[in-house]
Amino acid sequence: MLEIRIATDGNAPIYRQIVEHVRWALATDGHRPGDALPSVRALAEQLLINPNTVAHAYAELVRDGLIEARTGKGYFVAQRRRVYSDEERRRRLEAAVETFAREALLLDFAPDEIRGALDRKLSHAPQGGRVHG
Amino acid sequence: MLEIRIATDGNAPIYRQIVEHVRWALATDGHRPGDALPSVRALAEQLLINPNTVAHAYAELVRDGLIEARTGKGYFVAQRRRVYSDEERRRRLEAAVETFAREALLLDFAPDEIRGALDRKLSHAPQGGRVHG
Amino acid sequence: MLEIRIATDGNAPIYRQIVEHVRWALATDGHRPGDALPSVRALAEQLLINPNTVAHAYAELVRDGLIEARTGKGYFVAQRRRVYSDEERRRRLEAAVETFAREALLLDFAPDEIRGALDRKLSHAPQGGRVHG
Amino acid sequence: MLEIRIATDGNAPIYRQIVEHVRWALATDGHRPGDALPSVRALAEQLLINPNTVAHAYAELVRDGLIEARTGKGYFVAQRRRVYSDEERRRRLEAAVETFAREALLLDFAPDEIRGALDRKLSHAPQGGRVHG
DNA sequence: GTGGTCTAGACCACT
DNA sequence: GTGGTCTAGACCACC
Repeated sequence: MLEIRIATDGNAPIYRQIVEHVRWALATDGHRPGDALPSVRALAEQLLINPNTVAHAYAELVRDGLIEARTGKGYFVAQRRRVYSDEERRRRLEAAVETFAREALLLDFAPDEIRGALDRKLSHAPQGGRVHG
Repeated sequence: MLEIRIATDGNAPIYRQIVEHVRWALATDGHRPGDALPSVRALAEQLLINPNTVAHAYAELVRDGLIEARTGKGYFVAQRRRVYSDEERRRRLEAAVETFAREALLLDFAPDEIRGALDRKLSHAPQGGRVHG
Repeated sequence: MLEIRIATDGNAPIYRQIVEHVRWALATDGHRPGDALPSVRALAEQLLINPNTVAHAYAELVRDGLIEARTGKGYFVAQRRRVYSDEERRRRLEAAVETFAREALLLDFAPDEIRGALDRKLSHAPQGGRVHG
Repeated sequence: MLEIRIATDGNAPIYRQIVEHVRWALATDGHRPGDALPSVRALAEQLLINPNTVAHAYAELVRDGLIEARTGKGYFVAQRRRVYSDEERRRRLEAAVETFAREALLLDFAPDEIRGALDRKLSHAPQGGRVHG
């Protein structure tokens, strides 16, 4: 069900990557309230990480109301779930692009080089999202 | 001279905020090599933080070649020079674009939307001029 | 694993001594990328110093690209790479040779004696291999 | 009498530069016990530095027995002065060359490049000492 | 006054 | 357990 790839090289916390992947899956794929998520132990084994890390991610999703825990049974897609509003998505994109552009400019790259780096990255993005063109 | 405001709400470390503020100021404002920065203690008082935190930030700026320390005198704007190798700059750009693209894709933006956001940001940014022609 | 001895008598800062020891160890001993270093707390206990001092030293090694930090796991030997630009390396060599030559000349050694001392030292030094061919 | 050039760019403390210059001058030039040194104020004006710095340097020379202070009159070359023994000179040269070689090798320079840098420095050494050839 | 180093101890995020 | 950040306060060298 969940296709998650963990990048251990970057600085992105593993638990955050899980949270974002689940959040994205729930927003785009055909999941219905009540559908089961992989168990903490199963996902941990699949990703070769510590179960605590998965539990941490699930706890955050529960707190945000996207999934529910049923003790002894597992985690399930929540009845009334909220995802990012369009406004929130815009806000987050703005913050991310600001951070990126500033860093790249301070590294003394020209705008065209910066655009090129982004193009290369987007052209073979592994996330399976929409592709350019 | 330096107008720095610290945001205590976000999770950005204080010392990082100082670093970014100074980098930004040096890139955009009319600072010349030899100009003095506020002393560690003075800036700490102004920002109501511990002098160690300011020292930490200044140390990072020294390492990146942007400012110089003269013991007993203070910190001063350094001659502009390129400290990092082209490989290292590429590596850092790659890391930054990876972080940005991942965040944007997880927010479910299409590649063209992402490029558009970057273009808008770059068109407003200060050029700053290359260190070497 | 790391045999570090701290000299409390001289005026060399403790954290610098750690930095130099680790650099030396990485250059001469058979350490491979991915190998773990002693944890900050462990090394601090071993050397009977404050963990902050070890952290300071490790942070400098991270900046120079010799080791990497993985939060929650520890510090590890990084892939060997060249972080600084050729200009920066030249600048640092110039600064070092300036300091050395000044000291030697003030000690009233003749140029040939100074060259001889350097030759003797270099003939005993480990080669270490270039990062790039 | 004293030809001193202060380098404010490097990390060498000014007072140390004065100490070494005087020490060297006393060892090599034709100074006799009882000869007067420039007054603290005069030397400070000549070198464009703070009188405290000169006083600091003179104090160290007094402590080491090379010069004497006569209150209200000034500083004078001491009656029975000691300079560095040959053994001490050797020891200091060894320490300096060790520091230099290590730094240069860690910067990934080849031995020939290191020797070349030293040669260039020695060939136009401004200290007026013996010249190569 | 300035910067540089070190200690002690706290709290946080991550695994 | 790990590293990351911050505070408080000390002592030093230098100007």
